[in-house]
Amino acid sequence: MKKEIPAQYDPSKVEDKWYSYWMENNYFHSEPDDREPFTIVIPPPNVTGVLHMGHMLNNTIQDVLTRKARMQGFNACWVPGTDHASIATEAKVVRKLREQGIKKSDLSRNEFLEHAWDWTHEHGGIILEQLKKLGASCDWNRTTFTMDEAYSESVIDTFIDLYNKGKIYRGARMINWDPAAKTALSDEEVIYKEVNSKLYHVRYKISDSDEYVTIATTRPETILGDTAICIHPDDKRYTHLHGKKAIVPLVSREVPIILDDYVDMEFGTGCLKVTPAHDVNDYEIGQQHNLETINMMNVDGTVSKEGELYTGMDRFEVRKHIEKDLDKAGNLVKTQDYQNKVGFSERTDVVIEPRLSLQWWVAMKELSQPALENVMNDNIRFHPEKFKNTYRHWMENVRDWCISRQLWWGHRIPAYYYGEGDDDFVVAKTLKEAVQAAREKSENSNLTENDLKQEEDVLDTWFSSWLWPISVFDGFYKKDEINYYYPTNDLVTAPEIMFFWVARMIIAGYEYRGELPFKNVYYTGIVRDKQGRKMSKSLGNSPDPLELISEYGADGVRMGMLFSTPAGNDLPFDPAICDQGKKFSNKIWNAFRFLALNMEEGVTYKPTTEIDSENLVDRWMMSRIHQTIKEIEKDFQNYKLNDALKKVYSLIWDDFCDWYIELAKPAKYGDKFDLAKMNIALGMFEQLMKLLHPFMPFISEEIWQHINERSKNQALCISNWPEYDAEKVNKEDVSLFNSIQGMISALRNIRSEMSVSPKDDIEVLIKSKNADRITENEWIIRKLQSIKSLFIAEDFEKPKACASALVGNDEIYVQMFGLIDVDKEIERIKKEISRVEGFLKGVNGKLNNANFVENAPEAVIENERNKKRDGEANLAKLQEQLSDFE
RNA sequence: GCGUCCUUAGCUCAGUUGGUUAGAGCGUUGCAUUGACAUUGCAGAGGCCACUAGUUCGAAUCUAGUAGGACGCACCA
Repeated sequence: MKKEIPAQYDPSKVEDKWYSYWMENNYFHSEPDDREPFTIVIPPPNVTGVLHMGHMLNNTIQDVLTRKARMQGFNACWVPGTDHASIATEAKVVRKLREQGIKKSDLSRNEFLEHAWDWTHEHGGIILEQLKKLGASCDWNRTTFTMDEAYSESVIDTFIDLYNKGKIYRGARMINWDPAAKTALSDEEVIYKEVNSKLYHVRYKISDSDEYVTIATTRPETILGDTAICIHPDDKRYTHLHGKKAIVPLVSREVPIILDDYVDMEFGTGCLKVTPAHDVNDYEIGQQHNLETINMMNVDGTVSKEGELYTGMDRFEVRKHIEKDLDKAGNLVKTQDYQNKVGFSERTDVVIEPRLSLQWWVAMKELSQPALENVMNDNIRFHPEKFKNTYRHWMENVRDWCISRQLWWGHRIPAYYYGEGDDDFVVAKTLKEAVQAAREKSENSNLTENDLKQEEDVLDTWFSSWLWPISVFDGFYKKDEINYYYPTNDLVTAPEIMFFWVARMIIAGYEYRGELPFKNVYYTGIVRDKQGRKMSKSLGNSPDPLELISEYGADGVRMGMLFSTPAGNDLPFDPAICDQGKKFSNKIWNAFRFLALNMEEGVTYKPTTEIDSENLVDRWMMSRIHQTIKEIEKDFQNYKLNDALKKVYSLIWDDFCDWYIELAKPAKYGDKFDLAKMNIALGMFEQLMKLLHPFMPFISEEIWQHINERSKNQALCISNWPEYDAEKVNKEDVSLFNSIQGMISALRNIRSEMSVSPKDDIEVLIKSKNADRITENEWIIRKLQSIKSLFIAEDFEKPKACASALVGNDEIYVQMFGLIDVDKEIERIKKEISRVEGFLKGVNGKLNNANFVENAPEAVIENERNKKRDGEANLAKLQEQLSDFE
């Protein structure tokens, strides 16, 4: 590495190299040992999914936490894996088969599953390979899939266990039906969206009368399933209809007019049509009034035989037709535009239909008690805390969980039917056990395996994911690993799946481990585009993560994302923010390049943290490093990773590059770099790379390896995290250096305003109470400014007609050999005077206020007095300076 | 409808228990630069802290209300 070190950092040449190196050395693998564990389980992405920006953000955060913990000496274990994602994957497979001209209905269950497994093997895990590009330091030996054999066994055993405990039951209820996937959904899988629809006013003839009643509906097709008209018992307008009957239009069915105070007299006409089979509320009314239930819709959303008309036609087609037909028949009074909320399937995005159906349920009330309590009392901490409210609200009103899905891809429910009755089934792990149980339950000892039919339904995906923190360690069957790694430390996930997943993992954790599954939950925000829209495939507004990585480097993308995402806040993502990360990488690279170019062939360098105690700059830089270590530890504890990164960024760019390296440069260009100085600079650099590593693992490893090529050899990713040492922080040094920085800044300012070139030598006078210490360090000023003469003293008579500045209580004067622009200087001083006057006005206002002086704490008053004293002193100095020019 | 949270510079956000004339990054403007880095350096401009009323000696910060926004829950056909 001599002069050929390029001035541009090229991540593509570096990142794959180090990732392979880490993998070859097995640095990410964890086995239980006597260290304290630090465990994170990945939110398993859909096995056939593709990496999107949400994953990028989420996994970057997990990697930062894992890498830092690993360096801190914890036995870090980040478990990766994928989810079989029952409905989403099945939908994809069905679509793909359809493209090949194969209908799902033409296949047997096993044939279909073969296709699904083929698809899984083909596409499964692509997403995990993509995570490696990002730098994710997962323990890949532990990669788990929710349909792995052992995992599946734990799902089935859990089902059986909960069934035996009476927590799982089978029952007929109104459920959310997805006509595209042809399956039931849980309440959480329904998304309500505001849509523009129509309100149809339809009149029903009263039997044996010429009168009509008018109802309003948004779903006129359900008229086919009407079995009553309902009015409020107290509604004076309809008293005369009590006990009468009405005729359902088109199908001409006579239905009763019933009374129920469920009806809102204010809404519409105050008349409600009742369709017990296709609406949650109507179902309840139907139950109370013993109404007939007409199931007028097939599983695919077409009208069934029972609908009598439009049989086989799709529900939305029917809506169009029935509008015309009602109009023709004289039953359509009017239609009006209407906005209402309609439920859509979370996965297939089709309008769900409420449907009466026999499904499997988990009774949630009791199970969720410990999960509620332990979040509310902060045993499990949510970051940000505001999500506790949302969580509590859901948990306090938790409803039973519909866990059966009419799909094939997933864990098949271990229930076996031996008869036609709703109760003629047993739950058992194997067919053999089922036979035994069925014989006992049916008291029919002649039953054989051939008489039993296994439940066709599979389990909701989340019924397997809720065991994730336990089952990835095979925790139901082997205790050594689970007892070591569980409870895990942090869970990083999106608030969207708080109910689907987080809440249920907590429930399962208390039910099966008797304790919390994780100590902290970090909720990330939603990644949005510049216009604030959620990034999604359908909108096509999501950049391809891999392209981003190839453009900016994984480090650049990681930094860009982390830089602008406080916990729980949405991330309005503009790829341009990754450019900042790329620039930062290049800045770091060039800082290293500068040192490297000054390192000599054949010399052995030994990076050290033993600084030159005589050198203020060394002491200051070391203080800054340790101040930062302390500060970012606090940020990490509060999960404010962006704040931590910003501090490291500023430490490297502002403190190290702009000041430390500038001051470490040899006196003259071309001079040799002092060996001891180089070793200290490299030692500082090492510390910085350690602090940077969790955020930007590749470039930090690259530089670390370059530095250590000349000395020891150990990977940065498993080196030790710098420990905060209060003795390394010298506040006096920091403050002295800060005031020297202020003086240099003031001189730059004067040059800038007076248009004096940085190369022109200037004559500088500094008046300071700290003159001794500044004099000791005057080389700093001389190094960063072109100085003709420098005079520093506690007091002196100020020279006439020169540019001046105040730095704290110190005064700086610059003699400018007539270069000085008098008008500009006067203007500058006047501006400064008016600023100080305004400042003093505020301070005096307070001090002259008797109420303030009587009520405010002494420290606050004292502070104001100091401000007044300093302000007045400064004002006097400024006025003196001004008087020189007038 | 109920609940929770939010509103600070052009953009994205900090701002501890109320106590400097409210900060940062990006962007923007000006100047500079053969020397690690134009992927750079230096400097400047830019704010009625959404609005209104209170509490207080003192409010970006506390209280109430108004407006706008986000999320969660429940929904009237």
